[in-house]
Amino acid sequence: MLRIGKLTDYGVLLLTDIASAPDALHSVNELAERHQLGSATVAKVLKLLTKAEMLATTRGSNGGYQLCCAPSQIRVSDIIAALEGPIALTECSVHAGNCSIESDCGVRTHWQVINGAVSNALDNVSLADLLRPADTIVPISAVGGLSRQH
Amino acid sequence: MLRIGKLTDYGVLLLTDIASAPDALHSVNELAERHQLGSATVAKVLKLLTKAEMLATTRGSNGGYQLCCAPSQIRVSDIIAALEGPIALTECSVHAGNCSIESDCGVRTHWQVINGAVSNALDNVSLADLLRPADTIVPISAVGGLSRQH
DNA sequence: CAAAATAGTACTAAAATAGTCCTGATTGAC
DNA sequence: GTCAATCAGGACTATTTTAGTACTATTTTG
Repeated sequence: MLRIGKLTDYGVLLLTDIASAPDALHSVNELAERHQLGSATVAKVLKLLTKAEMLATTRGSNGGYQLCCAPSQIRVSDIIAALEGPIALTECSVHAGNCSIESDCGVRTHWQVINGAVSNALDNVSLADLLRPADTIVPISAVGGLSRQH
Repeated sequence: MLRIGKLTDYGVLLLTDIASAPDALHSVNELAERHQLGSATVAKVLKLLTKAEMLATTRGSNGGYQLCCAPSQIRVSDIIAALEGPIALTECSVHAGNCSIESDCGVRTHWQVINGAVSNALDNVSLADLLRPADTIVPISAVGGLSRQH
């Protein structure tokens, strides 16, 4: 189904929330309550995003999380990478070799191209895009996959 | 990791093989042996592709599988859809509603746009593209996600 | 020092995926 | 007409991945 995990969904949700009040510090409990999620789960997501340097933290009493930088600098592909590892459609596009059928697998290089097209698409959506009301953004028509060389 | 299942990987592999000898009938055992896969697994994949009308079958002795149509008419997105269900990055982009956090989920519509960009990218790669040697195809540079309306 | 936070890690439970098997139907060869 | 090869369909099991939870340590404020 080419799907994304729930944690990534939560991550996008939480980041958009944090971005909407950029000057405040947001604690795990505050966010968990507001979005009706388990606080342990929220904590997990925020820790991963922190390790990926998308969030800055302040520890101790009255501490919490803030965005590390401008929403336009946080790409959806980064969020996905932080919460699910590097974007790769198939195993062998990650680490060449180590694939039982590799010898006859001319398909592998093609998957890499497909993979590039998809991650390219995701590179071009930032958190800032997600903050705008939906009807102010449009999918660009020129999204494509491969073209032949002439 | 935004990944695709093994069955889809097998599916692409098998389809490219079948396409490379379009006039022959290919049996499960032949394909399983050539690619070192379990025959039951190969059978499963081919059955799914048949149900999706990408393969035509001839039953009985000396029977087997053939492509239903020209490789250029089989899109990678179709293969994925056949083997893993409809392409959708998040749950709620499939069936609106039915999401516990939906009330405050302005993110949902954005996921739909992202989703569209990705499936658009996959719509533009056909089996024919995968049959060409890798260096005759190039990723188009204009792949993108969202642009602002002016 | 006590309370409120995050940091790190390990564990458990649930869900999705992969793989196998069995039974039935169709066709060609002998 | 029977047998062997082949696909069709569904059910089942095992494995892997993901989600969710829990516990302990560290940091900071009052």
